[in-house]
Amino acid sequence: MRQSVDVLIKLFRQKDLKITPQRRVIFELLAEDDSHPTADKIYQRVLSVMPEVSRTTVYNTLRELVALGELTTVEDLNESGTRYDTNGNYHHHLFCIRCHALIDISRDFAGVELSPEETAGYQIVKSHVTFYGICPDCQDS
Amino acid sequence: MRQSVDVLIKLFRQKDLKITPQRRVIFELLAEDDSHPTADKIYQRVLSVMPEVSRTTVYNTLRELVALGELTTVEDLNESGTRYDTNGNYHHHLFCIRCHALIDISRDFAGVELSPEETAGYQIVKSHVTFYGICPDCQDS
DNA sequence: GTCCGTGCAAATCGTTTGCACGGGG
DNA sequence: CCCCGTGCAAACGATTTGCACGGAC
Repeated sequence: MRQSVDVLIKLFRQKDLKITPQRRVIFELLAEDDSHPTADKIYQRVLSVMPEVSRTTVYNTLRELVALGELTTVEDLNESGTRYDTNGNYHHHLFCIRCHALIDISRDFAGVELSPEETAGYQIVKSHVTFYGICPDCQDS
Repeated sequence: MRQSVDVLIKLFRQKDLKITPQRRVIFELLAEDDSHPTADKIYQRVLSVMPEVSRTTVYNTLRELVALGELTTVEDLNESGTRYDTNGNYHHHLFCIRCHALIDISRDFAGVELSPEETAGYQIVKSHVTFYGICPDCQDS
């Protein structure tokens, strides 16, 4: 994840948001997860550490983290269930069309630009590339 | 849309799928719509022509068209409500982050390729570029 | 002591499914 | 005349919301 647990805690305190045991666990799990999990996957992982947690709390905390810019929702997949991106740096994606694994591609692509005629008057903000493929595991089976 | 109404009707007949008045209306609306509408938008448009139609029928027909490859679901947006793409040719997208207008970019981008080291063993199938921007209308307001 | 966060249950939204009836082939 | 397609209502999965209670500060 972009930020360590300590930094997230400091940020929450700074914004007058409270640090609860539930939030601490969620922060810890996110810090070591780069698999772009769904809210429910995160909930399941929290459950295995803290069995009394509520789904609502997980959703609330994820929403809070997105609002603070510490987490982003993955935009380039059409899956059921939003996946969260813990990588705060600008990057692209490589997606397995079989098992839905998703990994980051952290570099720029030259030439991905529109000429003035192509923009149709749009003021371009950013661009994003998604590669679709079949991961090594899925090629075997 | 990729196919004219006549071609879709012929295709449905060929697959032993029946041509009903409802389906005919849906075909006609799609043939002249390149706005990447949602199922509900299409339903509303069908309603204005044929007020007794059911939402289910619209969903069923759209699903059928996707199965036949005559329609694709837009994959690079994270919106509530799947949007449908009537453009059958390979293309990219330019999306207005304010009003969610979506237009097609029908050309290739050189250099959008991964080196063997970057693919992590994935067998690449295709790639898509999405541009995010602000459309002329939204720049004014 | 104050709120904010929690956690339940219920609501919501887009979509799918079960099923009886009617119309297209 | 046989089925498939229709259309209602109910089921569904992901997420949000309302609300009372308890814990972080």
